[in-house]
Amino acid sequence: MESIQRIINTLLRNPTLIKSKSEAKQIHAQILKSFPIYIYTPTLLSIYSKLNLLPESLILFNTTLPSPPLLAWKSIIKCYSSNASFLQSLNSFLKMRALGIHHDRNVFPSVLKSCTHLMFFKFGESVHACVIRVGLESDVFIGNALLSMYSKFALQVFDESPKRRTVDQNETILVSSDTAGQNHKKCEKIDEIMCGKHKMQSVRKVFETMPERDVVSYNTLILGYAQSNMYNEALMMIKEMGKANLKPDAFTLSNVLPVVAEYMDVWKGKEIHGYGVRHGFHTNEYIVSGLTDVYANCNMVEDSYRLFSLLPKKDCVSWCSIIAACVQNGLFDEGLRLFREMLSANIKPVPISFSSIIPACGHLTALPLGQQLHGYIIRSHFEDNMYIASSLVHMYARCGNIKLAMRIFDTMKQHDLVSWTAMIMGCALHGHAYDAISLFEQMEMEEGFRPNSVAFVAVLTACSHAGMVNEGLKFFNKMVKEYKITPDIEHYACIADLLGRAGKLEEAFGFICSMPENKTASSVWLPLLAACRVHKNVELAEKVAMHICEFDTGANLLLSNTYSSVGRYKDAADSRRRSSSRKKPAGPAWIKALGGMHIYVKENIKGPVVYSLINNMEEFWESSKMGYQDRGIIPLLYVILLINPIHSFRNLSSSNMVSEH
DNA sequence: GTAGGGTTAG
Repeated sequence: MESIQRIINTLLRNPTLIKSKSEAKQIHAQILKSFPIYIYTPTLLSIYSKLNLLPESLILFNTTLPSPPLLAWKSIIKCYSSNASFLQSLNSFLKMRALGIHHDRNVFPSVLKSCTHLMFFKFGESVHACVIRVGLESDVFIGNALLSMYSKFALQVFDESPKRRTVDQNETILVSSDTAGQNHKKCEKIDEIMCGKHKMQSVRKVFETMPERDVVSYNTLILGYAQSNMYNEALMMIKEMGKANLKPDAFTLSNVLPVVAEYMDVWKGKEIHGYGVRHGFHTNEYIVSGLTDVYANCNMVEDSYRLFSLLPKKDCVSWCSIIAACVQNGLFDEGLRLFREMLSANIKPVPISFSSIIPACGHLTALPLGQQLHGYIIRSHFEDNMYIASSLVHMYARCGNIKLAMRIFDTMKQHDLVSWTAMIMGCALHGHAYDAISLFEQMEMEEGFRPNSVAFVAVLTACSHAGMVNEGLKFFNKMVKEYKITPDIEHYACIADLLGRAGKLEEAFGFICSMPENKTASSVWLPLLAACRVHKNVELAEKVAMHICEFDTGANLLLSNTYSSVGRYKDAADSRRRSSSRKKPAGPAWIKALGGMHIYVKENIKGPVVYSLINNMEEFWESSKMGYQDRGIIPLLYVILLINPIHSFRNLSSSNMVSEH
């Protein structure tokens, strides 16, 4: 008996020796068997709490009622906060204080963490004040928790939507004063970015006043800088770490990687990659998914894939990262293949998995596949997710089902700039220019969103499709003058297209010539060349083609068509020859045709090649899994390929061909 | 006490 007691006492004095739930339960059982439980309850509770076992901790905590000792309170507050029950954690903290129990240093990090996650600004500040009052501000754990809290608060301001900030109702209940509204009004006047950066400076001050700093302190500040997009400051902190004789760890690297990706700094990415390999971090899922993003953003998706494939243990985020990397780089079928592979690997898709893969269906106009995924989304109860809903709006609009796109948009609980833009673009693509413009105005005037560059592409597209010259120019001017957005190639292309379609060819030419030279890509000149063909203006077409030929081979084809339209067949043949000599293979296409069959077509230098011909998606998945390709060409399809030159064949894959008939 | 991935672009 005595020896058991000795063992138990040793274990209870060193609770870190107990590493698993079953060990904790074993010692609990031994105590129940041999000793009066109440003596050991708080210690046992602290063991369960360290293992983050909330239900077990709660049962024990309730046995300590009505007067739990400090150790019990500390444990339950920590356990609530580690299990994301932040409100309960703060509630317990308040109850503990109300009972006059004197807190110690260990309770504050959990409480501050809860304030951080709940975005309880006032409450967090008052806890900070309490920390100072009891003289614990030099504690490094508490200091780190404060750094984390203020960084997140700075981010909240930084991230704030231009219109309104949602303050958790609960904070008003707990803190009963609402200055958030006033703060918000102030922030509206200041540039959001400056506001976030300004807040980060005060986080830096907290950091500087800390008498002792460890790796976590640096990591936390680096994360704050990274999330506020303060790239240089984040990198500087890594250098400062070195000066303080602290070595960057896996957290440091993965904290800084998102902003490296954002700035597309491939060299810094490689440097970090190298450091990671040298220090054995190259199999860390966090770092690998960060690096995946860096390479994907720098158009080096092959490198992303290599990293991913070398990862011994691939978690849900690793899969999401590589799928998103493919889709964002236009490798839609590869993204779909990986999505399917992920399912085969028994990784359950989470909301982000769907919002990453749905755009691929949109771009491929693969409606049946998109519908299957939509079904999966509904079965998983993810349909309320804003990212997913926006991608569905885009997918259905691109696949020709504007009504369903609209219905999804209308049933969304809340909209953001992206969902509005997806809907506006959907209407624009379907020629519903008035709807698009009225949605844009509703978004801007009634909902108070500040349109960005993409939103203007959408509304300008609507105007150009409907030939609404004045409205288009009005929006363009508004973008430049009112919103101070520097026009991009897409905006110029819309205006050039708009003027061209309206027959104002010379005006369009003048407009493009007045653009900054680095923006005059072929995408701006091509619509004008197409307009020259429609309006049979050969002289201008020749002038325009001169500007394009270095950029693009499609230009010669358009020029050739212009010559044909006025009967100059020899010139037409010449330019067509020039175009065919420069032809590049295009990307693959999905086509639904011929009685509901799906055809997967890829072009090579000789022309289109049919890779698979299938009756349903399941069959396609099967065939792609087995890796056999080149399944032969059925005669009818062959005829289609023969009578359609490659460029028209590509047009077949657009929405009208794929939508449900 | 600290970390990750996502939606819109004629």
